[in-house]
Amino acid sequence: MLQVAFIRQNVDFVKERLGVRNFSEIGLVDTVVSLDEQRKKLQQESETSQSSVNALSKEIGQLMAKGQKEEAEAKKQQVADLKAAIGPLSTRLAAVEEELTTALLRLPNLPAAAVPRGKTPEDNVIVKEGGPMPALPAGAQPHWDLAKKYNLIDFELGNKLTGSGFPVYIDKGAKLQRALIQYFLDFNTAAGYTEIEPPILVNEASARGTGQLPDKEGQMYYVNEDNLYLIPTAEVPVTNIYRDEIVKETQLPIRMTAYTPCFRREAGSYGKDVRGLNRLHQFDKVEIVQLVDPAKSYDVLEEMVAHVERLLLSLELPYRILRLCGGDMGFTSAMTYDFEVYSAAQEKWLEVSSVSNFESFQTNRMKIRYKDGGGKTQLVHSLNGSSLALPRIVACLLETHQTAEGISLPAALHPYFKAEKI
RNA sequence: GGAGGAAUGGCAGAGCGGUCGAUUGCGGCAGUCUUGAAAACUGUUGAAGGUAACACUUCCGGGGGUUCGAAUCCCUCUUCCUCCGCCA
Repeated sequence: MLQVAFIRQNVDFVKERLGVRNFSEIGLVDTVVSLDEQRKKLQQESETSQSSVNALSKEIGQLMAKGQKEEAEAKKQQVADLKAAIGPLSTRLAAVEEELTTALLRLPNLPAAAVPRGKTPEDNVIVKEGGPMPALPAGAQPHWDLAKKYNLIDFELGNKLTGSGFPVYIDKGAKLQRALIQYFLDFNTAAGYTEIEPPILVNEASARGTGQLPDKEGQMYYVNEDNLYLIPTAEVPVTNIYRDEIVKETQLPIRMTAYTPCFRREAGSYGKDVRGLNRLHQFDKVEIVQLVDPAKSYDVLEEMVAHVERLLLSLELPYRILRLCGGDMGFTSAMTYDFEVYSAAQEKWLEVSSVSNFESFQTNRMKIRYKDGGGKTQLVHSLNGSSLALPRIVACLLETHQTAEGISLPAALHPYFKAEKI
């Protein structure tokens, strides 16, 4: 959520930035400013009256102590009159505040200066391509066929147990998942991230904190009985660890990594895009999250991108890094890099990581602050990224490294998989 | 699931319905002393809104109520502790 004070002072800039996203409800900015003015006015009025009430109450106490009943009664009447006036004022104030919050929640984050203009994924900028492009042998197979051939994943069994989008990993398929998770976590903790195992169900406040609520409840599985949401990403519980906290400057940067299953309803997706491991309702992911000094957040963003890139390189997969254009960025992000790996058999790029700087958009909602050198309390910046989402990595691993003698795994995985081949 | 008890500032822990944003201790910060450090001593130290700066308003787990006035009384929810039951 953007800060009202910032909007108030930078109306034109805010509108210009939202334009980079092709945000259609630019009028909301003026709405926010006008509601904020109303809020201030109403608040001042009611607080002035409240101040008089407080003073009179104090006087009444003193009069009662002296036994001056009549004077006290007269003041009581004054208080009653004031309170009668405050009543409707505070009702209106509450209504205006609620409208203001609702409007604010609908404003997406402002794209950073370096974010390219654009509407669709075609407008994303390819920053870098790397990794060896595979020269696949004749008869190369897509991952869903390979998964079947080597008995790694049973999609039909998942249909039976749960429904489509819930694959069952079996034998070496299950072992590969475990090896990847372990490898990713080790890779992250070696870089200074603290490992976290969070709950995978979160309450409403947490879902609101990272921006899943309001409006995106349809994308999350919801447990009605307990009013809890299955997490769509570890970002939600992990970032919320510091919700409503004021940390010391010396604690920054806070760096955390977590493996969790992730759950996404993704209603309305059909066809070849959801074939095999391309898009699932439940998948495994290792996430990295950082809370940092605002002045350093863009350096940290680059550092995180470099970190994820090193991880991908070690898997010996063809990849590319995109800087997302305004129109393709998530609601809460100020700048996002996507990582894609090349699925040779499908001849298409698959997103496996998204690394974003949210600046103070999430931390303003969550009230994650720190005391700077001058003793001033201010919001930290939050960032996160996947390192990595497993299914598409598995898809690409199988396809890229397939040989006539089996799947030959990259060296980095040997110690974890305890074998060089599937 | 059942029965009791509790929830106060970073932590610990006071607080009679009025002068309490809240005694005190620890911790933090600054200073005195010291070559430096420790100890000791002195001062300082919650957040949000608001203001040019003050003033002022709100916050003692959340929500509601009683009262001229609530951290203090009542209702309710949540969480924690103790005991019982169940249980990976």
